[in-house]
Amino acid sequence: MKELKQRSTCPISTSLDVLGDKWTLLIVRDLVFAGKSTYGQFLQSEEKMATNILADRLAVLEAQGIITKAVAADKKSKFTYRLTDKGVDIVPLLVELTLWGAKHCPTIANPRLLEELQAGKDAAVEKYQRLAREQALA
Amino acid sequence: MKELKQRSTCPISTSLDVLGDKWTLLIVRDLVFAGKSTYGQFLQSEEKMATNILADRLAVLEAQGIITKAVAADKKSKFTYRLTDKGVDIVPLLVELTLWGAKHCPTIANPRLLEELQAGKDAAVEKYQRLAREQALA
DNA sequence: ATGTTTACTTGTAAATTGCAAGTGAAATAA
DNA sequence: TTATTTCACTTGCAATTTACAAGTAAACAT
Repeated sequence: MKELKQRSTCPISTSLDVLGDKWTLLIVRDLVFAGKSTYGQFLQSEEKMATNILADRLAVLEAQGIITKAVAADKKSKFTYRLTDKGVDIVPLLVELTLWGAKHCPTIANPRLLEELQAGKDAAVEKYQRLAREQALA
Repeated sequence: MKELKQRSTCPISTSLDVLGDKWTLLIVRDLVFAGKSTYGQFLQSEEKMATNILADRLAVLEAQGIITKAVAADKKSKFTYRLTDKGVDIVPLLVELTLWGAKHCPTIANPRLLEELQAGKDAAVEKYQRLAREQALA
């Protein structure tokens, strides 16, 4: 069981103890917005995360109750990672990260998602949370 | 000028290139919620960040146009750090981090702020953004 | 003139990351 | 049945980053 040290009792600091690095939230992003769910799919992302880092972060996310790991329906040699309720609650954070990055950093990707978010933040949050929950049941 | 490498064109990834670590957002937190503005004040925070890390992160935040650095009104040997508009736009992110941490991680701190956020997220965001803007003018 | 405050910088050990290669179980192909 | 490929990791090691302790330099206070 991967355990993390809590630096203080501040909720922001505590959240960053878990989510505050360059990779963890990209995995959650792939689960929420890209519909990905397997180790191999996460590896294929544009940012090319190292295999050991991915394995480590998946273990942390599972230990923290943010994702679950289950044998895939089709193959026994494959695992399916899904968001728990705790994980689904990260969606609003991803939305804010997206809006901030889109507004303030030079970037060109995913104009469709961006338009959707800018048109209605709360509606988009609910939509992707619902999608993630549905996938978790399947 | 501190420069960062952009890993992809995804806005989430790009935001994490700047904000994705354990310390940067704690500085922004101190600027927004604790009314702090000097190197010495940031050092005094509960989480005890190392002096070289603090100096590095302040330089990055300034280079990225998230904070400004100015000689303090009272002493020439002191500097005052304030949020720019780009920095003020991080407030919604901090609010989401707070709510997530408070809901899902064992923590006890700052019940007053927490109640305020849970009572009305948007109102609280606007309030702290206004406060930060006012301080930047003073 | 002397000591203190403020904002850093420097040196070094420890921890983390990034890269390349390797492992082993399960699925598929011959 | 055997061989090959797929999939999900693990391992080893160099490079980068972090943490800790100490030191520096300009401004300010006495």
